[in-house]
Order: sequence, then C-alpha cells, then structure tokens
Amino acid sequence: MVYTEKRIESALRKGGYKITPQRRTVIKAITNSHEHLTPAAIHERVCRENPGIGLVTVYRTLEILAELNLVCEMHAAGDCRSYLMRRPVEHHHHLICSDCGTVIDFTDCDLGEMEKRLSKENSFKINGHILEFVGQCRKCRCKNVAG
Amino acid sequence: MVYTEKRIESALRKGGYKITPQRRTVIKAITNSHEHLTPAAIHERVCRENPGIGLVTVYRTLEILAELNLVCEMHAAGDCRSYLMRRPVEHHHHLICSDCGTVIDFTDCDLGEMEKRLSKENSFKINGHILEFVGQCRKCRCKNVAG
DNA sequence: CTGACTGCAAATAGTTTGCATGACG
DNA sequence: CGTCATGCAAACTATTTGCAGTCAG
Repeated sequence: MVYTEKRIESALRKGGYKITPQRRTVIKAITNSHEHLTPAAIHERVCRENPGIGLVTVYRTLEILAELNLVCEMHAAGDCRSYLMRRPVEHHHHLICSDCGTVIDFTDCDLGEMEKRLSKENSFKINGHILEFVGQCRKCRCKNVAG
Repeated sequence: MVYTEKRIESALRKGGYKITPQRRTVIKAITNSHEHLTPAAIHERVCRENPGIGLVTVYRTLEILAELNLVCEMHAAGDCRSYLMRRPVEHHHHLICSDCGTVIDFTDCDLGEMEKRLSKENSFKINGHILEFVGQCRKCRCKNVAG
C-alpha cells in the first residue's frame, strides 16, 4: 500500500495533530520524491514551493511523522547521520549505490530461519532487523568502465 | 583472528603512523572493551587511565584505525550517530538489545542467494551488506516480566 | 477563542580544523 | 633533528529548545 498525502494527513489528524500548509508541503515533498531525503534536502524542496518555511518546522514535522510510523530512517555505511526515508513502508530494505546514492527498496527477504536460530542461540527476543545491501547501480558501473 | 594491541600497533607502523602513548591508550581501551563504544565513551576510558588526553586525539586515532580497517562503525536504529566498534572484524553482524544497548556479534549469515537475486533483478553490483537484528536480550526480557 | 504551530534566534551536541608546542623514530 | 602528533580553542554542522506572535479547528 502506498501512502498518499491524504492518507498521511488523516493519520496526522487521528493523532491529534493539526494540518497546516507547512506540514502539507513537507508531506508533499516526501511523498513526491523517489529518493530518500535528508532533513536539509526536504527543507530545500519545501522552500522551492513555499519559501519561508523554517528548517525547524521540517524537523518538527518529521518527528511527528516518525512517531506515527509514517517515515523511517535509513542507515548507510560511511557517514551515518540519520537519513529519513520517503515512504512510510511496511517492512522493507534497501539497495544503496555507494557512488551516486540511489536507493532501491525491496521487500522480499527471508531471514526467518536465521532469526529463529539467533534468537535461540542468544536468548534474544528479536523484534526486527535492518538489512541493506551496498554496491554500484548499473549507471555508475557503466560510468566507471567508460571513464 | 583477534586483533591484539601488538597487531594493531604493527599495522599502524606499517601504515607510516607513529606509536604514541596516547594512541596506545586508545587502542588498549578499544581492544579491552567487550562493547561497542562511541568516541566519547572511548575518551572517557582513555582519560581514566591517562587523564589529559584530548577528545580530539581520540577522534584522530579512530580516523586512522578506520582507514586501516582496524575498527568499523555500527548502525543502530534510533539515534544513528556513527558508533565505533571494538573489533577489527572480518565480516560480521550485530544483535542489538534495544533496551540496554548490549551488542552481540555473529558472523554466520547466509545472504548469498538473496544477494544474487537482487543483483540480477536490479542490475546492481553488490559489494557488501549491513545486517542487524534488534530486540531484547535475556536480561532485559526478565526485567520486564519481573518489574 | 484557545491551544497547538510557526519562525526566529540562541543553545546544544558531535565532530573537524588551525596552530603552536612537544615527542617519536 | 625533522616530521608527525598533541592539545587547546575555535569553527562547523546537525539538531533541539525558548519564546512571542499566529492560525487551524
């Protein structure tokens, strides 16, 4: 299921939050983007459409969205500042291009067996996992060969 | 293979870096710890043994160790500041307790099939992956039930 | 109307850099 | 001895907080 702006707004309302033009713009920026964005990148896009919106407001909106599980963070190798993801997805994972930063999502992973084993061996109650593959996308691979 | 202080020092020397008391203390703090430490935590330990060592020196030492692949970072859900790992490990993964922060390493994972599939489906050349399980360790589970 | 939201500015936290002094090799 | 390392202070970046004015519901 894809989260539309409408859906997110309704979730906000249900959570007792007000719908303001600023929040609407932030939500639009996130849902319209096909990339994973940093708070700063979101702010930039938001300002393009509606200059004057503060970076602070972006942070505060993202905080709410995260609390309602409408966005989540991503973890990339290297500099690991909290990146925010565009989609309020169910369970999913990332394929990250280490050259250009392109991120591809995928949902089908089969870690059940491993989870069961680790859980048993370590007396852990496992609640979730982070799985990311890092590599080079086709474009960057070609560029390398060409250049 | 476990990296001893000696081994790390030799790697530093091979890399053209000097062995100073400060660096020795940082290395000792890392190798002696059984947890994953933040730069600040390392600094604290280092100061306990040898007050006056600057946090800056810790950062600079860690930078070198990372460059030589003698430490690596970890990625935890939530606040995702670059955490440094104690061990200069080959390939490994983490089991992280979301309550107390305990980290257990494990090395045996079987993602080969998935990697192959994703690689093909997305025209990606996959170079590595990040895999972490998040949950509760036995101690924290018991605490919950008791308290 | 009224409490929640906004934007500014300032505070905070984590990390990096410039520079003079000091020490490894 | 020369060069690299150290430690201080200051700079920087990312994020959070205080506060007075504003607006959604």
